[in-house]
Amino acid sequence: MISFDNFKAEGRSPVYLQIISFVKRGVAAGSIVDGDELPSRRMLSALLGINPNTVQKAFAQLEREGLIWSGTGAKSYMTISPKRLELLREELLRDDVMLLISSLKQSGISREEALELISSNWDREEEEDPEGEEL
Amino acid sequence: MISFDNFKAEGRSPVYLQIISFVKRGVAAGSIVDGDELPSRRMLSALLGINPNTVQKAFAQLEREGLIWSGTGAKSYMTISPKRLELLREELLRDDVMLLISSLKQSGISREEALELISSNWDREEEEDPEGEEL
DNA sequence: TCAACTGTATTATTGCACTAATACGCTTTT
DNA sequence: AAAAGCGTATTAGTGCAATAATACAGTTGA
Repeated sequence: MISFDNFKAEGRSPVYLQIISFVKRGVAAGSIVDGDELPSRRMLSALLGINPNTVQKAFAQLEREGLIWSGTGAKSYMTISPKRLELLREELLRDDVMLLISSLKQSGISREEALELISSNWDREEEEDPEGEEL
Repeated sequence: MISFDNFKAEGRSPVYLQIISFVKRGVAAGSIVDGDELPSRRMLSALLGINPNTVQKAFAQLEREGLIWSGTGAKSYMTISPKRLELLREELLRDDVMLLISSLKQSGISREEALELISSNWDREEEEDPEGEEL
């Protein structure tokens, strides 16, 4: 059974997209594998404190993308081919990296400065300050 | 006069937040300096193809944060103290880097792999595929 | 069998980002 | 002074994310 214990909705992105992203990252990281059973829509919505329809929206899209198998009345399972896994990894990493590079470039720093920033901040603890930008 | 030629709204973030971010990044990068004149709400909205109220919402928040001076009937100008500039730089860079690190860690890759990814993708050209994740 | 679950579907409502159309009063320019 | 441009404010409407309350049909386990 796939665990959503580490899932925490945050940021401005719609929750259903965050669920999709959480599952995909789990797949890419190997913590979610082919054949894994998913929690039911109702169970997960209760666990996350959100509406069942929001979970359904996420799962439905994952099913449309071929990562989930669902049937009326039956439990849902992950269906991940090796090729699909490889593509997923590439997509996620590429998106992350390009997003950062785009931001850093806009801030006018060099590649070397960027590398130093990543390296020195890697083991930094997560802090609060969820929104920020005031004053 | 501050140029918004390189501004392009994209992603799921509200447009007014993207405008705020664009201005702040310009300040951090040095392309926007203290005393610079801002385009009028109407001009900019026409240029960006968005509603004047959306620009106003962005400028109003920047004024609340003390980065912009506005007066009824008058043009608007940037007001950036050296200290404010320094704080802004730190904030933006920190946010960018922590965002990426959080994502990459979730994808289960190491610090060394992360550094290699940044380095090898730095000079990569921006591509299309704005949404993605299909199939 | 039958109760308890499952996925799926429908309709209504709320909140927010954004658009749209004005209006008012001030500043600047001629 | 007068026109043009400015910041500011108000009101209304749209689209989407999310909530809420059901309902129905299929699967599963006691």
